[in-house]
Amino acid sequence: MERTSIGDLRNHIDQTVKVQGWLHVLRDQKKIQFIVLRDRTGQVQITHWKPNDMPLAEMISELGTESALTVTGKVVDNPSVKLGGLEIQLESLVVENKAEIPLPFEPFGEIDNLPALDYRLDWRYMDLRRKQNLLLFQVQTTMEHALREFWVKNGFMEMHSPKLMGSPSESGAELFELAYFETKAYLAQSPQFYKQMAMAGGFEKVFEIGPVFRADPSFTSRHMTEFTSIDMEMSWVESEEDVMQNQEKMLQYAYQRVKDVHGEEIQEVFGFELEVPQVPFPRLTMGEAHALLKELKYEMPPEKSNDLDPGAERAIGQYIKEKYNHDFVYITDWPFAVRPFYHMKRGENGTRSFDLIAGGLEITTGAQREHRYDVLLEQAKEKGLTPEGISFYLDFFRYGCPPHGGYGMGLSRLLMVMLKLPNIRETVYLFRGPNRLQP
RNA sequence: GGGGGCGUGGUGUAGUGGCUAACAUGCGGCCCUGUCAAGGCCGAGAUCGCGGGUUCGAACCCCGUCGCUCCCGCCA
Repeated sequence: MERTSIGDLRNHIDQTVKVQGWLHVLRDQKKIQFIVLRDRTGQVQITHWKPNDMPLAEMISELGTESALTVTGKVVDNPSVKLGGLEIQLESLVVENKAEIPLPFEPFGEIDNLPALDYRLDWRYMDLRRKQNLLLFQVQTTMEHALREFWVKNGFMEMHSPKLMGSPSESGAELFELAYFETKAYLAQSPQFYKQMAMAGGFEKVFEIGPVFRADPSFTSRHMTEFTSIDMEMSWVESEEDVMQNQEKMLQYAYQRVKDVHGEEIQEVFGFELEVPQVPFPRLTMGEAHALLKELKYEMPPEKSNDLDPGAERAIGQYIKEKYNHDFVYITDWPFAVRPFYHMKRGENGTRSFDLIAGGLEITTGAQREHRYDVLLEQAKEKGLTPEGISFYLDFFRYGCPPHGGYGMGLSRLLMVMLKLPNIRETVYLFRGPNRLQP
């Protein structure tokens, strides 16, 4: 017999069906047992009149909640059943995998009794059964799908760059080093160089959604040592403005799709209405941002006069929310002093670069890149890099590389902001941090 | 790497110098009932992270240590 989804049972009244799922609740009475079975699509009450099969009844009585079961029975309409107005009259029950008793914690217990996040991460697969997490990863799937759809519609090609690198790139710090046969290798901290290579390679527009690795011992609610980066790079741009316009339209597209598909359930499970952002997003230059912070009485440490700290980002995000009712804001015109060497300069000290702040959290850095070999070489030297170490990269710009720009965006940070969750560790399938390599 | 906070039954909390360490949830047993957040009664389960110290007396105060957590730095 084919499996019927619990959410689809209404279409099977008076039929005998097979359902499979987890034992959600067992109400075991003297003459009758009520089993609430749960699958991804919903819950259903299964009724067993014990005298019909006492040995089966005794076996059911022993079952621990969350056991994985296959059940067959007849679906009957019954308006007095609060759970969907129908029930299944039990005919057979197979225990596919019993749940040990007791459970490490109650995934469906009262929210106030939910264990601390770290303990739930130890039992992540149990935690994932909660509807919040199920929805979270359904949203992620829908969102990623929408991003790819947007890009493909707009002529982008998907790429997969290597995560093993032969030499430290970019900063040289914060890299994981590993043994590689007779030599050493490094885990990629970004696909930056390789997506730029695709520009030199004539692909014109590319994107990649893939893992990156950062060896930062960061203990915050928004950092991971391994995370999924959403990267894009496009050629023939006139400035970073082209990149921002593409990104804001893409985010609007993705938000709209998520709202269309999951808006109701987000309202139900997370308790708010997902807002699709208006374009263009508000924009502030770094100068304007600092003027605003002064107005908001947010004190920046003097040594960060040309930068923003997380508190400043939160303050700006809150102001933009109150003033424009917008969750996103671009901060543009960052000083070269706080940007990597490959960002194109604007004037002597500025750059054609931007950050995207969402819900007060930095989720993107982007820029028009420096594509002129001589200028790039100078900028690398200015940052104290030895050209020999990155010669493979500098070579990309020797034989006709178009002007280009792009950005990197953290998938889990975006999800965290979208669903208003406080900690990135619960917006990623499995968290990796300085003290967390398992499960 | 720097700073703050927290560690009490399986889980979540209360208790901040003098109790047999409390409550909720879960677990076990019994009773009741076509139940549905089921209900009622009973029970098991914690040497209060670990080590040292102060005190007549420490879950509680002090020192150390470990773990977790948040913030800063760094970034996405």
